[in-house]
Amino acid sequence: MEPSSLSTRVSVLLPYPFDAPFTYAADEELPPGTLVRVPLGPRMAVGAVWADAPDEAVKTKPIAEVLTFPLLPKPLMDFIDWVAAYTLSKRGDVLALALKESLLAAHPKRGKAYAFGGADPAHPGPTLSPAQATAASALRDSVAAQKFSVTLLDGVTGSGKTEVYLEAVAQALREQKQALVLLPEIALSVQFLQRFERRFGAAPAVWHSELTPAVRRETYRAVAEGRANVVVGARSALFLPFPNLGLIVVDEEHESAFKQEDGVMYNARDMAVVRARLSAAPCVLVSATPSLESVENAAQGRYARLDLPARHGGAVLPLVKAIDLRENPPERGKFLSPVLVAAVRETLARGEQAMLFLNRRGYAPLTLCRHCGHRLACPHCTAWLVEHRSHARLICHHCGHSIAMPEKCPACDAENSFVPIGPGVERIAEEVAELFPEARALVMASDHISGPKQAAEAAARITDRDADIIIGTQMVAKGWHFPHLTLVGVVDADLGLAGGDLRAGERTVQMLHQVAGRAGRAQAPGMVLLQSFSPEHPVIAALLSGDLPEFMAQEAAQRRPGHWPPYGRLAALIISATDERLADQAARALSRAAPHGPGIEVLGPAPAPFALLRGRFRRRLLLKTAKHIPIQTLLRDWLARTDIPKSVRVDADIDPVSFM
DNA sequence: AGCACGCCGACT
DNA sequence: GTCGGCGTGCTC
Repeated sequence: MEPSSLSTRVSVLLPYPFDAPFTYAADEELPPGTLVRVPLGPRMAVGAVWADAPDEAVKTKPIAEVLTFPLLPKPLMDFIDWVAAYTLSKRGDVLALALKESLLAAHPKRGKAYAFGGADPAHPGPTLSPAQATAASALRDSVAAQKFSVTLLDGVTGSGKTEVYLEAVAQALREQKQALVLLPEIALSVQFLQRFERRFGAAPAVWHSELTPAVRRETYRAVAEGRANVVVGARSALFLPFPNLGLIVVDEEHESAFKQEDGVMYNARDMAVVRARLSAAPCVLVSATPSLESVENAAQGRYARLDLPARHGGAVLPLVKAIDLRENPPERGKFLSPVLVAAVRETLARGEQAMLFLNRRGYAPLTLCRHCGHRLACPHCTAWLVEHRSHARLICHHCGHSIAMPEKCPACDAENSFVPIGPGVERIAEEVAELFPEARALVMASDHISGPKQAAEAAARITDRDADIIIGTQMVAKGWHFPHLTLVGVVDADLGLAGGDLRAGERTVQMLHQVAGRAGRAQAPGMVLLQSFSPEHPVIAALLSGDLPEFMAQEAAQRRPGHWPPYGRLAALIISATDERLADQAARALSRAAPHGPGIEVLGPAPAPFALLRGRFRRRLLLKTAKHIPIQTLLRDWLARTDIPKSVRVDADIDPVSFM
C-alpha cells in the first residue's frame, strides 16, 4: 500500500518490553482495543491500538492487517496501564500477559468446538446450611448491585465456602454477566471442578499454563466473545479480555502462590481487586486463614466481611495437640515421635486414614560427607542439592540442576561417605514403610504427582480408601476433602519459622491450619498432632488454641509501629549480575543515592534470598515507606538518578512477599 | 521479546 | 584461516 493513501496515525502497544506504543500509519481511524498486525523490524507482530495520542514526529510504517477480533475491553486496557504503573513494568510487558499466549487467537477457529456457556444457575445445587444461605444471600446482593465492592469471606476449613461463593457466581450468570474464579493452583484443583459441576451441571472454562495451544486459543476467543460465562483460572486469567465481567472470586486469598515472582511481579489477589474496580464489579476474597492485609482492610471498613464460623454438616473442628520433641524424641535417625507413631497405629486400627505432612520434597534436604563434612551444593545457586531417591538424583530446587550421587567425595575422595541429613517426604515414606509394612502409603509431592490427572487419581485413591497413609508436601494442604481422614501429623511444625521473614509466622500458621483442616471433615472427629521443639512459640500456641484472630492481632501489633505491611509500603530492588563485584558496586551506588525523608527507610544492601541464583549474583535493597508515600514515584526517581552499568539488572518488586 | 551486529576461542 | 559464543542495541 502506498504510504500517501494512509491518512492517519495510530498508536499501537506491542507485547514486548516497550513502555510507549509505536506509531503506525493507517487509512482509517481505529478505535482503541483493535488488534492489528504490524511490521516490527524484520518481522511482524500483533499489538493493540492504544488510547495514547500518536507521535507526530516519528516516521511510520503502515499497519499490515486489522485483525477480526473483538476489541480489547476498555477496563482491560485501563487495567494493563494500571498494573504497569503500579509494578514499575513496561506497559508492553503487561500487555504480553493479556495477549501473548493467546494472540494467535486472532484467526477464526477451525476444528473442535468446546462448550463454554453450559453453567446453569437454575441447576439444582446442594442444600445450604442457614449460615451458608445468609452469606450466599449477601454475596448475591453485591453481585446484583453491579458495582464495585470487596467482600472478605472468612470461613473455617470445612464450612462450605465454595458452595457459598458459587451462589455469587450463579447470580452473575442470572445477570448475564461473566464470572472469574481465581485459584492458587488451578491445575490441581480437581475437586473444585467436581463441586462446580455439581452446582451448575456443567464444567467451567479453565485457564492455566498447562492448556494445549488449541484449547487456550479457543478459550481466549470464547471469553472475548462472551461465550465463556465462567472462567476458573490461575492468576494469569486476570488478564483475559472479559467484555462483561460481573464478579471476581479469589479463593485461598492468603496464598503466596498468587504472587508472581518474576517478569511482571504482581500479586493476583491485589490486582483482582483493581480489575474488579475498573470493571465496576464486585470482588470476593475467600479464605479460612485470611491474610493480615485483608483482615485489616475489613477492619477499616474498606472491605465487607462475612464469616462462616462452623463446619458444615455437623462436623467439628479437629483437636490440635503438640508433641514436644524434647520430651518425646524419635528414635535416632528417625523423624516420627513414638507418640505420633502410636496415634497413626490407632487411626489405622479404626480403619481410618492418616496424613503426615512435611513441606519438603525429596529424601533429604542436605547430603554431607561424613569424612570431611563437605556438603553437596548447587554450583549455580546458594542452595544445597536435595537427594531424590525416587529419581536417583541430587537436584537443586531453584534451577533444576541435577547430578547422580557421586561415588567419591569431591573434596576428600572418600568413598561411600555421604550421609543424608534431615528428612524429606520420601524419607518419611521409608520410615512409614518400616513401621507399618501392611499399610498402603501414598506420597503426594510435585515430584510424584505432576498435573491434574495424577492429582485426580491420587485423590480418588484416598476417597476410595485405597490408601491408608498419605505423606505429602504443601500439595496436600489446600482444598481437599477426604472424608475418611481423621489424623494429621505435622512432622516438623517449626519448619519455616526460622529466618526472620516478615511473614514467616503468618504463613506457617496459615499453612498448618490448612493442613490441620484436612482432618475430620465428615462424621468421625479429627485429631492433629504437631511435632515441635518449641511448642510455646506463638505460632504453635495459636494453632493449639485455634484462636487465629488473636494471633493476627499480635502480628498486627508487631508490624504497626515499624510501618511494616499492611501498615506501610514495601518495595524490593533486586540487583543482579554475572559478575559479583559489579552487583556489589551497583548495590552500593543505589544505596548512596537512596531517597530519605520522614517516613522513608532503606534497608540493605544485603545478599538477596538466593545470593546466587541461576548463575547470577544478587543483592537486595528494601525500601519501606509510610502508607501515604507514593513508593513508585520514589523508586522511579531513585533509579533514574543512579548510573547502573548495562550488564547489571535491577528489578523492582512492589509488595514483595518472600524475602530475607 | 526477537533478531542483527560485533568482537574473541576451538575446529572442519 | 573460519564457525560460533552471547553482550549490546534497536525495533514505529
